[in-house]
Amino acid sequence: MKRTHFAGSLTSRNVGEEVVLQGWVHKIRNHGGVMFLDLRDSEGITQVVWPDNVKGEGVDLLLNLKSEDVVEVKGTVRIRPIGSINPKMRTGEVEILCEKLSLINKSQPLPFEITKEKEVEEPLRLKYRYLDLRRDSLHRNIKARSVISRLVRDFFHKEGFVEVETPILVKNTPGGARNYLVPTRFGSGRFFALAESPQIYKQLLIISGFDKYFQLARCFRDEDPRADRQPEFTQIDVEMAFIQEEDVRDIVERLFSLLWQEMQGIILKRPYKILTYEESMERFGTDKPDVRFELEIIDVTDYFRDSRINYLRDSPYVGGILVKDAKKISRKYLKEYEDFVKGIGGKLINLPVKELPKFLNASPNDLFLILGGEKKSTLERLGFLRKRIIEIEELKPSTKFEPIWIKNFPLFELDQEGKLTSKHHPFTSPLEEDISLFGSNPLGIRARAYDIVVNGVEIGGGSIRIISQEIQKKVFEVLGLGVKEVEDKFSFLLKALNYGAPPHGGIALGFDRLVANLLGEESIREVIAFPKMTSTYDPLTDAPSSVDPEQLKKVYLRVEE
RNA sequence: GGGGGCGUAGUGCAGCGGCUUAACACGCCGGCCUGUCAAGCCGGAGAUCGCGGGUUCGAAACCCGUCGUCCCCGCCA
Repeated sequence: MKRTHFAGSLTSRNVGEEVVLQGWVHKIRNHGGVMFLDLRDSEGITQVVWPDNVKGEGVDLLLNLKSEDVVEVKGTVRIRPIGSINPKMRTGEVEILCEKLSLINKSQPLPFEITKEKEVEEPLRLKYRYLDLRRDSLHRNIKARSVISRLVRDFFHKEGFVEVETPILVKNTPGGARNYLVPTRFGSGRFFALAESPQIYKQLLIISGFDKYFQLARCFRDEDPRADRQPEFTQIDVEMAFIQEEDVRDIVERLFSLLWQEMQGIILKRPYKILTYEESMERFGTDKPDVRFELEIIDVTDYFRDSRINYLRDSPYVGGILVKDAKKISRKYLKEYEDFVKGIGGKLINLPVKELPKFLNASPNDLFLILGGEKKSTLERLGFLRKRIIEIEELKPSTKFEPIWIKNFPLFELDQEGKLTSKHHPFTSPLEEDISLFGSNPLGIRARAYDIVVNGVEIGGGSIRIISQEIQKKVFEVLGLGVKEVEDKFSFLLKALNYGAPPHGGIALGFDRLVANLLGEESIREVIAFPKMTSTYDPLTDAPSSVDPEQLKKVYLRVEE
């Protein structure tokens, strides 16, 4: 028989219709004389009923049905008897009076319950992902993700963007994230890398004369996964010609307005706040602040210049956060603060209120937490402290979603060995007025780079690119890349820039993070159909796995024990 | 590479200042039940307490080690 309806989509409009449903046994409730079967398909659940001492074709089958068996039900849609309507179900007004039940396929007993939304250990969920995906919340998330990707695609197409697929097998250009290497039978000892991002290709596309490009691009990075990071992920990759920073902000803000409107029914206020990197660090101690909380870092270095307390007097920088009306000033909560502050290398000092700066307007109910030390690291620690305060005090955000821009990132930063590296990537344009600093103070050069941050989560970042060969050379010089090295890694891009490259720039948005944010999920694994564990292992398929030596030989590899 | 949390029936958990037959809920199996939808009632099976070692008359519990997992730092041009 052919299926006529989805179980999840029946309403009182279907009353009286003869329907055929196919789906899974979600739940059976056997009351002796009357039996109920909750039949589930991809759209939802409908109650099937056998009243009056259970009769009809296939009833003997019914008594042996188990959870997740696949069945077909033929019957008539009817309004439920008075008093038995279930307002919690979408189809709760109706039920199917079953005329014929048949079994399509049996199911083994399950490793965990599909009908319950209770937490199950993630490794088990991942091992049986196909069962986990049947569960309501994940199922809905994956469908919502599909809707969001359609909205994104439609948006960019309407805006005149060209969607282009760029290679995933790319040239290995070490320097940033660790690449996944791909050996090949062609050419002994040569490798492809999996693309960490389409960065270079999208710039080449702009040079190719495509005015606006976008792609939902798969990217691969051999780095440690986190709740918000997977070894493979998707980004909305965007690049535009003849534009400035504000054009990128405009397109992203309009996309976000659409997404939040459609998915959340929320109108986001535009334009978003813009903070410079420096401002963000000084006020929030991070380059991805959650600005829905007012708590800001207060610079009290000068105030404590003559303090009797050495720690405050001698620190090159002293900053504090005032927790207004800290209702929880009790030993227990102070201990939490103390432990946390100790953990980030500070200490909690008891100061009488009269020793606090007057401009704080602190009252005896307030808590002023102070950290001192070298400025940059102290600000970062204050940033962590700020997040902890929000948790401990259980502060309520001022609004549900607040995206902001952070701009003017430093062009360079120091890595662990004290070497200068690109903060964003080496094709990021410096601010015009900072170009003179290349010789004297490269760390002081600000970049035409920007991040979009939503509720303290970095959703994306981008920049206006360098099109001047001269400036590009200066950047490579600062990075300590020799002519030969540059030639080897990037010659194709540099050559391309010589043939009339238009001014251009763009952004890459983390699609998984964006979807998670829109759906209120903490972990991107809740919006990815088949994610990997934090060890990059996939318990579903048992990957990565070892490879036959013969196969290795063909790609000129040998595994060392 | 480092720090922290967790690891006890199929699932989720209790027990972790050494007295237990290792508790409870869901699921599973059997029975009853005519309107449930977290169905209800009665009964049952199911756990070498992640693994290894140690302390002890006695360890799920205490100690050491190890493995796994989750969160965080590093890392993520």
